Amino acid sequence: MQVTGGSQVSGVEADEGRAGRRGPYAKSARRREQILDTAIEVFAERGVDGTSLRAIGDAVGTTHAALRHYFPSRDALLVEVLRRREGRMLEELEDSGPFGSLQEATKLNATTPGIVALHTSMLAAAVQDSDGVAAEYFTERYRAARAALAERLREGLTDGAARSEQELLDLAAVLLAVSDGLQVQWLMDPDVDLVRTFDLLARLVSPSAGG
Amino acid sequence: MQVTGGSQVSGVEADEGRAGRRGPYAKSARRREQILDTAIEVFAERGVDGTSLRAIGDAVGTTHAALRHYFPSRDALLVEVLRRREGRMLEELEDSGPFGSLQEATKLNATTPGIVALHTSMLAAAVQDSDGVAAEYFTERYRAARAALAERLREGLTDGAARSEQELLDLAAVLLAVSDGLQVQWLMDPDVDLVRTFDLLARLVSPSAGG
DNA sequence: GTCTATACAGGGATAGAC
DNA sequence: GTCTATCCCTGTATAGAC
Repeated sequence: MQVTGGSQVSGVEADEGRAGRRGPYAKSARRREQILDTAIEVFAERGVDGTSLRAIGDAVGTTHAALRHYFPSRDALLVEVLRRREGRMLEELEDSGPFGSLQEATKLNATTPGIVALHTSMLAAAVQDSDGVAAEYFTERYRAARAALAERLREGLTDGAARSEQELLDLAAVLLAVSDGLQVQWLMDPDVDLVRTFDLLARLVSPSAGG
Repeated sequence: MQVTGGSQVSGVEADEGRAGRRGPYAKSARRREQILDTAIEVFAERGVDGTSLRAIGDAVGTTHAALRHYFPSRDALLVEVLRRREGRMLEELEDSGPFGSLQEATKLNATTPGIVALHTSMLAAAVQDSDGVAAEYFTERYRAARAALAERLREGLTDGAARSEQELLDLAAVLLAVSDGLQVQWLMDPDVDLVRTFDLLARLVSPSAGG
């Protein structure tokens, strides 16, 4: 899944913020953007495994060592791609209820398998090294996404059934898990239908009004 | 998640079957078993990333190249570890309804983060290379698991509500997705409670009797 | 500050000797 | 069938030129 509600400003995003300004960091920030854009292209063409620092460096027209002046590690660079993509996705998605937007986001991701591959790959990195950048990113993202989703569920589920704050959070965790999991299952087997299955889930949660 | 119902016999398992026999392949099969056992130990100690072919080779007392006479690739070896683990898990889990057993399996996995890491890592490999051994394994496993779970759901959900075969399959996909996803979220944030959340899900699916 | 050149340790895969 | 020696690739790190 690629939906979150938090809009934390990390050090990195603060750098990006300088891109529009004048001053000593403007050029650097622009270069950073260029590297990220190129990385996205490279790994859309050659897959996650094919996106080595050397491959990105070649595409940008520089060396792999130069990249490390902008990103401390390969994981940091790829996580930044993910973070960026997530931001863009948020803009495209307008509120249509918690289920609708999650469903849309899931569908959108599914049409770009490269992103799902990157997501899964970084998730694996996060699980393996709980201190790394990837773990930091996902931990924060899941937490923010659960909170935001729970909030929208509280507003969206107006069928009268009283739900505790804990239940809403748990439900949010379930929805995120389903979004992640279904994308992968769908990639492996097209018989898994994202829309249909999300609809089923929506009906389970809110028997009267789905959405 | 680590539950399936299918018990397909791959070429590899056929080899394992020879382990107990006499004949030219007996020694080879025993060696295979030894390698797998050692691999499990190594990666329990050193994590997925630390489990290189060289590390396994050292632990076994041979070279990394020698391992390739028993497994065509590192992924193939690790997938075999996963397959093995899954089989053992099936033995430990007795039928306690679809929700109960999934919940138990999920909890069991969560107590051994190494397996979850391996699972996630191989899943990433599967998504990145749809022709590789990992993809083959997960595709078949998900398919079998959905079918088996749907079957148990049909028997377990006796609340009178009529459910189509498609709905049962979709529900199974949801449960597997939740199992996978919650494990990861729990690793990232212990506030996510596997048992509590599964209970919530069980109540949603079957409002009267949770299974 | 930005970058090139280079070195390093480690990875998986492979060819060919026994 | 078994295993040694080797190949090419990876991410990371450092030194020093502009």
